[in-house]
Amino acid sequence: MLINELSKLTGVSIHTLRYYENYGLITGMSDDSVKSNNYKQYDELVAEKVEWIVQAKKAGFTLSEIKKSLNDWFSNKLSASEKIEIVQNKIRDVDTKIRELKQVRNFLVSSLKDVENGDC
Amino acid sequence: MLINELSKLTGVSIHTLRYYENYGLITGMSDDSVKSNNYKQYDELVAEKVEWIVQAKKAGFTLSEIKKSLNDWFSNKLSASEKIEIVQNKIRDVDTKIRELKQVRNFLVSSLKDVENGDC
DNA sequence: TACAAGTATAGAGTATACTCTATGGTATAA
DNA sequence: TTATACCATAGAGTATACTCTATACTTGTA
Repeated sequence: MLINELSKLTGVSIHTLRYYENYGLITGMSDDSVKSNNYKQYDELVAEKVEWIVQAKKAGFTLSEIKKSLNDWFSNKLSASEKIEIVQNKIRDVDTKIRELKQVRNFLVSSLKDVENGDC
Repeated sequence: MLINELSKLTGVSIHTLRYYENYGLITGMSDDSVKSNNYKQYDELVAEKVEWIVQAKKAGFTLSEIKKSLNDWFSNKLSASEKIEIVQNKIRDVDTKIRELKQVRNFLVSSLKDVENGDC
């Protein structure tokens, strides 16, 4: 698919997709058999990557962190045990973020109780 | 306390505290009875605000969002029911973020299982 | 064949949140 | 009184992550 379709499929703007490509997060392939242009083709794998980028950003990871994970993950240079370690580390990162959010939530709930009891 | 002590107490740099003060998140009080300087005093309430800013930032809220909540919260212009609504909204925001993180976590766990089963 | 719409690269501009530098005044111990 | 360790304001610089503009080529439809 062309960049326009990738954009529609993922909900990420063409500008941002190009930014991600420059940044090294995704890569489109120019079809060498076509001489008249160098339009880039993006496959399902790229779409998956983009969706993962969107999720990871929601989780509060920076593009730099995401780049490292994506490259490690799709490099095919890692053994199964190395991949397992990477994913386990990511899960720990996410768990930390969830714990922090729960702290914030507890604080909010206790504030709510204070207000309800007229304590402030 | 002076800014130096506030910084040590909260672990937030003096530069950043001044940035927060300019941004309108916190306010120090110059003691008018002291004519020789205009050093600003920060009390326990300010320290609490700073700690709340740090937590809220971890939760992924922007300074703009945090400013609004802090100002609403400490304005004393709100009724109890208005405060309850604000906190309930914040709790919903945090719950949304937690849900998103759990989605990411589930994706990671399923990736982990794939690797463990040799499916990729 | 004209032209709207899509593609490419390069680079400028923007928003957020710091982070640092310059400059100058103040406090306090040796 | 002098050194150094604070304090203040103003403004410049930086990193991240876009977002937009300029320019030029390509494709597909009327």
